[in-house]
Amino acid sequence: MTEDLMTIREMCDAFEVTPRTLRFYEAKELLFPIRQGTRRLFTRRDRARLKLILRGKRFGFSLEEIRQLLDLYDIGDHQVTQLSKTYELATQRLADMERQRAELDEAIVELKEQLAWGKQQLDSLTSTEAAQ
Amino acid sequence: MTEDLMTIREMCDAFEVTPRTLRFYEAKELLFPIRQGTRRLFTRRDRARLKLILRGKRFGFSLEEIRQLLDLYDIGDHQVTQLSKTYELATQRLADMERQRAELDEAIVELKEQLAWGKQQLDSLTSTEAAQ
DNA sequence: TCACTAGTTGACGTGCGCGTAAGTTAAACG
DNA sequence: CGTTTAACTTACGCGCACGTCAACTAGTGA
Repeated sequence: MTEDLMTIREMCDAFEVTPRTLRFYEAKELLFPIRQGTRRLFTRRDRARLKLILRGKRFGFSLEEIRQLLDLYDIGDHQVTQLSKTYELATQRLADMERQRAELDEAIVELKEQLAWGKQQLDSLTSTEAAQ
Repeated sequence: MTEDLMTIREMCDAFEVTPRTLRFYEAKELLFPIRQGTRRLFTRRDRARLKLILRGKRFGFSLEEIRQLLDLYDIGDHQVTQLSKTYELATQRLADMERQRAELDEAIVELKEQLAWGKQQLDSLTSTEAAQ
């Protein structure tokens, strides 16, 4: 029965990252693999966090920002003061993300327009060439 | 009558960037200010490009990716081969952005759930404190 | 004319997010 | 038992996107 724990290699294969990356994230306190002697064993929690880390990166968040966001998942460990600070942070982050989505929507529309225009140009150029 | 041209300082104030940033973007061929002697004068075109550059950055694109995207706006300068390559690039980029938007939507939903849960925890903790 | 201001060109420095050896250790296999 | 294999630590390197001097220049106002 394969335990709920994964070696660094299994993690790398599962998430398409390098060992260096996982060790780096541990050093930055984004992951907390347990140790079997010297070797790292990654838990279910580490995998959940890594998934969120990679997503956060795709959104352009820094690792430090991601680290703070991840703390929302570890609420039990915190005092009320810290918790409410984290709550505020997450609320702001949500607002950021919704703003980002609105902007992304706008950018998509504009890019589509450009594409339509570009296609027209392309068509007219190739038909001109054919005529020569 | 203030010309359609802006000094580097006016640009910096308008877009909240540093002079260094604008010179850097010029060096990377993202902007093409004209020269009055040694000084840079930024055109309407530069401003349009800078707006897109800053937006692209917020989406996590690298300056090199942004440079290639910007070329879509300068289609007249290119050969057909180059144009169709640019067109393909933009099409792919659009797909990327739509994927990113879908993921962002999902992340927003999840973050909202976490927030609701966090709020509950926060409420129960503070009411417990009040009871003590 | 002299000082001041705004802008310029190098050139080196910095923080982030890892990549990449180099050398060590520990478990596993024949 | 030696040896391969996988993982480990330490540490320097690198590309990106600028920051930060230093030294120079070109107009501007008193």
